[in-house]
Amino acid sequence: MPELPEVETIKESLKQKIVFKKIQDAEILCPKLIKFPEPAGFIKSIKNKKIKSLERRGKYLIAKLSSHYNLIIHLGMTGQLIYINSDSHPVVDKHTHLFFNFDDKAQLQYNDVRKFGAIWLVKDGSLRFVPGLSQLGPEPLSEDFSLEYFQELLNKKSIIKYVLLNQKNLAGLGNIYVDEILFRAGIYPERNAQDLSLSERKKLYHAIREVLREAIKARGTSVVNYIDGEGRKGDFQKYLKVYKRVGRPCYKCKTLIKRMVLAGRGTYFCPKCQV
DNA sequence: CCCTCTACCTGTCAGC
DNA sequence: TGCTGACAGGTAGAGG
Ligand SMILES: [Zn+2]
Repeated sequence: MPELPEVETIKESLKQKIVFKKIQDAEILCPKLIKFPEPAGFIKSIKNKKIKSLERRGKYLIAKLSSHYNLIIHLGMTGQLIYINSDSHPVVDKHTHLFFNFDDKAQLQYNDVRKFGAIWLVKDGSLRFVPGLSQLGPEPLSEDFSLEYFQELLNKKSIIKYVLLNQKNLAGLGNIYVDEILFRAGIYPERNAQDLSLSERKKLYHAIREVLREAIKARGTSVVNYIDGEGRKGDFQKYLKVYKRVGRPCYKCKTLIKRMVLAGRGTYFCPKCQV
């Protein structure tokens, strides 16, 4: 489900609802999703903590809590955060694996069909114990992600799709947006990074930022089951140019979109527009 | 370091 | 109707 634009949308939709609320208690229904600490310690430590802020880094959500605690959530493929306000009756279904009760009787549920998500509760200064988070590359929409930095990333003999998917290079891109970005830049997904010309590198750099900005504006892509914290779907699936469009005509040139497997992932591209 | 493959899970859909 | 296999937004770890 969630790449940078979806996680950003979830963060924004939940922010106004949960920041400044106090967590009265929590219940864990699927312990394997809690990576740290062990379930009993998790429940004990999170009780009576106030949510001070909600942030995003790559595909991770970070809730800063009182007493220097940080609740870190990665949604995996199918994770959802569902906010249920105080006048509705919360319903726990078979894919609800964790929920928090707030002091005003509202509830926040974590649902996840495939259970690839991961949750940590760590104190400030221990964020390095969250494996992927501490190794993330720069945020693609920040100033840290400069053209110069990007040029350096490309000076290796790796397949370009692989470079863009690697979270250590760049935080937040996933399979959908990488395919869409490569289409926009007119680059064949299996090209070698170091073979890209200067103009292709620039085109790619701008495509990354444009596609992400547009996807955030559309509040993300709902392929199967993505919804934000208010249960709303995104709109960006209406604007996808190649992802999941195998056998259908390219919007630019009418050539049929093709699919191949790269880095173990379905990869969609236009054989004529992407060279 | 680079890359590929596998595992982790559950659900859906096409084909027989 | 089954059954089977391919395919799904994710990352991590083993091994070449
Ligand atoms: Zn085309």
